[in-house]
Amino acid sequence: MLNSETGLKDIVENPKSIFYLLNQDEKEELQHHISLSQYKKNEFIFKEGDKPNGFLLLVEGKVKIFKEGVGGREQIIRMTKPLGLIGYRALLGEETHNGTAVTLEQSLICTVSPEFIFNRALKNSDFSYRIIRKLCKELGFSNARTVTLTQKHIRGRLAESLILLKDKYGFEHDGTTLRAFLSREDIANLSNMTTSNAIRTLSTFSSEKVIAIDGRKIRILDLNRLERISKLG
Amino acid sequence: MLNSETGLKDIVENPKSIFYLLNQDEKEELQHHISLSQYKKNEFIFKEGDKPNGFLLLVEGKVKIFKEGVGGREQIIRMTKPLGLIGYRALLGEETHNGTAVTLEQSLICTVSPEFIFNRALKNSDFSYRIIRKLCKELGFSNARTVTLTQKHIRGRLAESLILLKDKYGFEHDGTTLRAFLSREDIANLSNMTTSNAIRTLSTFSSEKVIAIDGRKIRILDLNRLERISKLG
DNA sequence: TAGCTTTGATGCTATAAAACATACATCGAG
DNA sequence: CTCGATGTATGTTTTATAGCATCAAAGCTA
Repeated sequence: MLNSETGLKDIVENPKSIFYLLNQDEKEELQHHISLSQYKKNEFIFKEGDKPNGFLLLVEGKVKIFKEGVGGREQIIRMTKPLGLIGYRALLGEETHNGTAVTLEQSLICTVSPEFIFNRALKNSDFSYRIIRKLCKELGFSNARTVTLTQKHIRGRLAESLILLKDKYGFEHDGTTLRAFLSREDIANLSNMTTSNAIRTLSTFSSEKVIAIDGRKIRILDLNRLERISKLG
Repeated sequence: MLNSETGLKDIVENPKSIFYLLNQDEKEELQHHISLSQYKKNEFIFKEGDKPNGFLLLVEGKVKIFKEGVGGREQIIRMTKPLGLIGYRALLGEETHNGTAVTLEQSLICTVSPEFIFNRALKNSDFSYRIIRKLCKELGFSNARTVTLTQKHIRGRLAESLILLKDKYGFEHDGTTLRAFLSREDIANLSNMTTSNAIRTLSTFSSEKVIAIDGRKIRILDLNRLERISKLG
């Protein structure tokens, strides 16, 4: 069971939370518009085409968002960590979800009612502007990703994905082990390649001592080298 | 010389303009914060890495925004038509430009001062929300594009690009000729392929009577077929 | 524990698309 | 008009990577 007490506090008290800069009144009202839900590993939160039914904030856990492409091949377009938003693009843009969200591990998700978001939060220009900045950053990321995923070669794409995982989830206490334990298939779907090629290329990196593999544990041994591989394409 | 009179009116009077829903006061103040500039064909508006110096609205003309990837290969990530915004992501996200903007034909661009945008426009929650919706739509587009550009085959990618040009710029009076005259290189850069392959595949489409080519004029003869090619990958 | 399913590893083959080469057409500058 | 530059066209070669097949290991379930 995940700890919902500390999580709930974080939603309004942690500066990294989108709700941090609501005023006291708004924060109090927010409490009446949220609900929490537990998700097990590999559970669907929403699917491509669904109508969004709330503003979702990940309190604990990890979530991947992917789109299905040609022949059902999935491309992971985003990964979320605690205090990150899920599916807000569809809600705010008044569209249906254009990706599917699935938990990568047991997760706790806070749902805020659309009414609160539209009628109160968005009337607060600090909140609105924070949303705008968030969207701008994500759009920049998405554009950059379009280019790298289309232009880099397999090694470059995989290296970039590993760096991305490092930046998003950081390392374990040892300072080298990625704090994310994805299946080879997920790594492949993140990097726009087949599972075979993800496995193969991870092995190559390992034999080149750039990383070390122990099942799903990946240790980054030579970050500089990895960054060079990523830049090179 | 482009007509700046009608263009300037459109900025506040055309419902499609982002400034349409400013109130009367704001619209008047806006007038003191804008300037117009003419650009010739193939002129740079800003480059990747530049600091944004205003909120740009295309009044007349066409503009492409591209990112440089591996080995200088460019990927066009966006095309703009009149009343569209240029480079607003960087300004609002307080980042540097992550793409380069170049005119495809003689263009007229309206620059709004950042002060007006930040101190007045964004205080208007209708305006903010319109920006949010715009960003959401563009992010959805970018995510979708990431998947199609990585997964579809050449034919599918080119077909998609042609449909994209049709949706954005429409047809000439004959109802079939695309109202956009790009070089083969630009078409290639839009579709993530080499120029040779763009030329080759356009020829194939032409011999299949899906399109007709006359220099840079492209006529879409069989839109259904083109859509099928695009969907199929 | 045995049997089944899923995941990971690796070799081989097929193929889409890049890279390269060459030629022709068009266009603007001198 | 001529010349070089640029854009378009098309054939050939090379290569990266998908696709497939097989096998081993690990994880589940009965």
